[in-house]
Amino acid sequence: MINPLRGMKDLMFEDSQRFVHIITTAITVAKRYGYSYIETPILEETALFRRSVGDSSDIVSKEMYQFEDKGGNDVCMRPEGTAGVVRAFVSGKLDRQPAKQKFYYYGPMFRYERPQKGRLREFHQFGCESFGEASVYEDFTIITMVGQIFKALGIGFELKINSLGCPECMPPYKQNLVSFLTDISEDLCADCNRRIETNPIRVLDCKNEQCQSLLAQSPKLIDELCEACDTDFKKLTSLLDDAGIAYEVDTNLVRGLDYYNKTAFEFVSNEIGSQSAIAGGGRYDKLVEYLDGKPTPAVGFAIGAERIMELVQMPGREREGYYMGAMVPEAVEKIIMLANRKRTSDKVTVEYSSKGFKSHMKGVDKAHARYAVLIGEDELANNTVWIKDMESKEEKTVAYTV
RNA sequence: GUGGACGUAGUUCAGCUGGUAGAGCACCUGUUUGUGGCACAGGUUGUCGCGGGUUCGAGCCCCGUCGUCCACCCCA
Repeated sequence: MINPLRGMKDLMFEDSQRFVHIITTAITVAKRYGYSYIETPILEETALFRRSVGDSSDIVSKEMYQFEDKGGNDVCMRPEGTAGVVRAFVSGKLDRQPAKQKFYYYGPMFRYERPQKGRLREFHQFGCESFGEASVYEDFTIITMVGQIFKALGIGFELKINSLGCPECMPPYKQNLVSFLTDISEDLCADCNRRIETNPIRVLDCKNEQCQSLLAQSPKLIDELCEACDTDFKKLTSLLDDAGIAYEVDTNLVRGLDYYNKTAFEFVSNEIGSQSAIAGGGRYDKLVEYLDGKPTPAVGFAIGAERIMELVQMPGREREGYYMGAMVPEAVEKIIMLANRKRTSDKVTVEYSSKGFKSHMKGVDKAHARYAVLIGEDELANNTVWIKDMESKEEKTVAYTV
């Protein structure tokens, strides 16, 4: 027996229904905000992710499904969605046009990690990317949208926000941080010491308790933002306050991908194990440029479908459509013809084998059909069908017209 | 990549100190040759993850391997 690869899953029945419900709900909300669908390839040049997600991230340095294709190209399966959308934005020369663009996407992403709860090697994200809008109003709007999607899905969450600054205020802050960290490096864990070199900002969200207690004294970017970033961040918080959206400023919130600046946010749930982030996003004003486009501000987010699968409250399932069956073999083909005709407008479950009344009724329940339609001896003789509405319990026998 | 737990029927699991494999649920049939969800009765299903070893004998012990889950790392 051949099973799916490690960290990859088949989705069916209840699970696939939940999945579809998540995606369709998110699409409905995104459309209300003016987003249109974009589909980009799963396979991209490896360079795309090196330049966008960043070499220093674990995603790129050790988690990519990377290989050489038959044409000798260095390619990899996308580990996240933003890079591809931005690439498409630039490839399509949309950066040369003044129009603002808003795209939503969903689909599989691939990271070669050790699977655990809420973390698969092939997982699915729904995301949105808004291009050309520099206003912090857009940051606020996009956070609101994510909140609405979760609300529509019946999922509770906490919102964490932070500002990552910009090329003006981040570098000097990073210097301050590095010198602070260097002073206390002896007491920091091995990982943090490595991060001081590779990506000092990441030290901030180290989970080691000792590190965290030492970091309480660390300089906070929030206190060292340049005027523009500071104004925007204060605006964002006041907008959230006015909208009645609860949030927590988490100065240690650092997005794992290199391309973020200014607003960073994360939606977390405490109901799903240690992988608590259910959505994440923020502003990435420099990424279009990094990928050879004209400077274009942008904001976006992604929701992890698998992370919220168990949290979603599914709408109650109501009886729907018809179940059709025959109780004498000669009536089977009549049933099939009837069903084909009815299927032009309704959901129909057909039982091909002739069987007893009782087992048909069980079939009706199993199919969760609203109406039972049966042909037995009498009906066959009279060219009629017997119909029962399973909810109202009403029954009738009606003429079957050819 | 590191650490821990676990792989027995479709599923959830039981199986004592090694002695020829069991329960609930599900499924099928019947009670009821035309009124479903309930009840009752009966029935089907296993290379006990895979490979090797110890033993007269292994689901149980040992080694390896694959897989699952959880945690770390990282992230949605």
